[in-house]
Amino acid sequence: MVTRRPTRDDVAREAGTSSAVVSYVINHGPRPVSEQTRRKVLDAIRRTGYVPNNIAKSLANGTSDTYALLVTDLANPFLAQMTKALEHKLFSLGKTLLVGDSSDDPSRQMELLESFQRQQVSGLVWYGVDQPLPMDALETYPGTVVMLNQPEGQELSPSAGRRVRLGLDESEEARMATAHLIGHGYQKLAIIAGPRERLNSRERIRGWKRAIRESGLEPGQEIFVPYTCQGGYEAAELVDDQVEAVFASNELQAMGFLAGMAQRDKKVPDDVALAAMNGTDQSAYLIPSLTAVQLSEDEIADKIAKVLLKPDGAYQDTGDDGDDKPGGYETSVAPTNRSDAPVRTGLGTIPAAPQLVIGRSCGCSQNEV
Amino acid sequence: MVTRRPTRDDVAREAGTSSAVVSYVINHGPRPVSEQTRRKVLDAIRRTGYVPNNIAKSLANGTSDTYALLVTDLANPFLAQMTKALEHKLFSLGKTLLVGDSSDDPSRQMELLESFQRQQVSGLVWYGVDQPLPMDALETYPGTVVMLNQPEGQELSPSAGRRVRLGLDESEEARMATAHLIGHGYQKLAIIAGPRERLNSRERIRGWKRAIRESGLEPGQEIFVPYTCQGGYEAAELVDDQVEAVFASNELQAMGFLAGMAQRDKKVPDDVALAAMNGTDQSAYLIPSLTAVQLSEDEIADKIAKVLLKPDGAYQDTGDDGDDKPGGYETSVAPTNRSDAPVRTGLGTIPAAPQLVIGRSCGCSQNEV
DNA sequence: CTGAAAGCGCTTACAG
DNA sequence: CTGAAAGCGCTTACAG
Repeated sequence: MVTRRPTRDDVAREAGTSSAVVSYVINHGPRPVSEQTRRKVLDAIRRTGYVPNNIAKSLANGTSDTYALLVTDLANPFLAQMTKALEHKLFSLGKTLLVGDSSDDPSRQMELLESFQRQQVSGLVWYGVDQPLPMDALETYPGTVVMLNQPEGQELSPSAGRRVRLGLDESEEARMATAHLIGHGYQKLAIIAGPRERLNSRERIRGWKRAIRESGLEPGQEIFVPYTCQGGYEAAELVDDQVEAVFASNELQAMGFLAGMAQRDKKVPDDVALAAMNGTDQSAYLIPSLTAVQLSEDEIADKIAKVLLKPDGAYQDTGDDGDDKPGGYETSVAPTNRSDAPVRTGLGTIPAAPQLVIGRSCGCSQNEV
Repeated sequence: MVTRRPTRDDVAREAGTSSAVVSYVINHGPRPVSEQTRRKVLDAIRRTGYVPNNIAKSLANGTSDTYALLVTDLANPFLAQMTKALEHKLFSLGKTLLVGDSSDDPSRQMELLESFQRQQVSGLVWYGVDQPLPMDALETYPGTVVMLNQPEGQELSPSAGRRVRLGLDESEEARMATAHLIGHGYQKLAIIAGPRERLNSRERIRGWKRAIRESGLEPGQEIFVPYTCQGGYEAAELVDDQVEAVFASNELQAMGFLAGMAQRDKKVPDDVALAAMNGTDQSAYLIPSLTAVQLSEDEIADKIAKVLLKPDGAYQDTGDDGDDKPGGYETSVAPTNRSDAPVRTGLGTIPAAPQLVIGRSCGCSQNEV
């Protein structure tokens, strides 16, 4: 009785066949196996309690079935939801998920990137620190890369990553939320942004400004605080008295802002209205419930998985939408015959379909939830 | 110019040495390398852009440096924090983390368990669905196992998992929070428990009851709802009018309960006081701020890592505490000489040091935050 | 201090 | 339909 875990050879011996056959049975191919032998093998597997060694399999195949998710903060509800959704999706496909939390530290992010590379992940989903975006690293990264955020001015060279994809449009989400506030008639608008030096702070400011300009108004106060509850709480102290409505760059900030306002006996939305982006299921349970642009994490996870697993990394929306946005993706690619060589640049956008979920924080429906 | 990723052999060729030497350099052993050769190798690594293949390394070593975390809900703030803390800790040790979200589904949990086993994880951290606890699976699981929760009546057979550890004492956390409420003078106490059939719901009920009995009071209403915001929200409808104080089994429930009370124009703590367990950084930003028993995720992660990485899986607290609880762990083990064979059962408890963090929801300090 | 070679547990042409 | 054997990229005794 050996104490070490049984290998494929043990199973083969037990079944009285070769180990190749065991492989064929386990993998349903690539060679056929007679029903009788198959049964013997299956039986031997059960008797030995054999569990395949995926490490060895990966080495032999030259490709692993694990993927990596690298985000800035696993404790951020939106990213936590995203992680959960992606884990579920990958699990349903028999894949496994490695996670990394960069905590907004660029060097940590780089180390994580390399660590995943050493682990031979087949693909990477990235929500990044953006100080100097490690574009070169991402462009040359082995395997498919899906970038969830990608600030303006940090475009990928189309030549480079033939497997790189772009993702969410954060400025558009900011615009949507802000436009809704403006629809209420508020004129003096402030933004709770992230740290001043971060590019994705500016990205959201950009969307906020766009909404304001489109309505002929003037942008108001910009408050730079961390993307945390504490940041939002501080923003409540910093916000000018004449501000009528505030856009928060994420749910944690909104949460902290609400707490800060309550602490100062200010009413939301009566004294100041509030809307945010990247809301989650929790938004409905804040006090007052939070109006926020939300993304469907499950939907995004589905789309990510589609890109990640497609062998050539090409993204194609199988949905029915096609012209919801001007100047769409894939437009520059002529309809070449599919049977051709994969001469695509591979760049593409995953449309994310942000949706405004109404709560009471903006001043809508004072009556019901 | 080859397009495939460079291997150790490529580096060796480039450096004009054998591949063994490259290994020695990379791994700082196990054989010494002359400074000169070392430099040549390092140079070759840089020139080729070589990144070691950890998959191959794992296969050769027979042990991987990835660990798995399996929880019931990654979107639960406490578990999200736990995930983050563990990721950080493992990263600092050069290890990598696989995550699984069972979503309280026992069969999903089992599949995840096997999937991790196929990935050859060196250890598993488990916060589990507990319907029928898969004790056998956990006891025979290859590698070290750390169980974060472990309901009463589901003890491990001491003979079995010589590498299995027990974790948090959830009933004690429930007791602490409830005892604090009682200290305020509340007499009619309700509990927002998890789903009726789950063992860890009962675990928390047990602690809640203990606190009540210890004060000579009678347990009051038990409300069974999911461990979610929605669950807590529903609890606000279900709670009896005469209840003076409520203990919530987790932060999400507390959050939902607060929203539900606000919706019904009931004041917390004036109409009903509230305290919870497994609070997080978010607790301070609820309205009113939540009094909750909290665990230090970082501290727990440190301890977990200690167990996970210790070769023989033995747990030893290096801290200065030793007799904070009666009938401690490791007591049955006579002080055998360390140089002996590892004849230990391996069972042990990681003390988690729950701490009560005071907010305003319980009725303390109505003045300040 | 350095190198040739076997072995980790799989997969998969290739030959029966 | 089945099996012997090479190969995936490492590690590490074992000889020099």
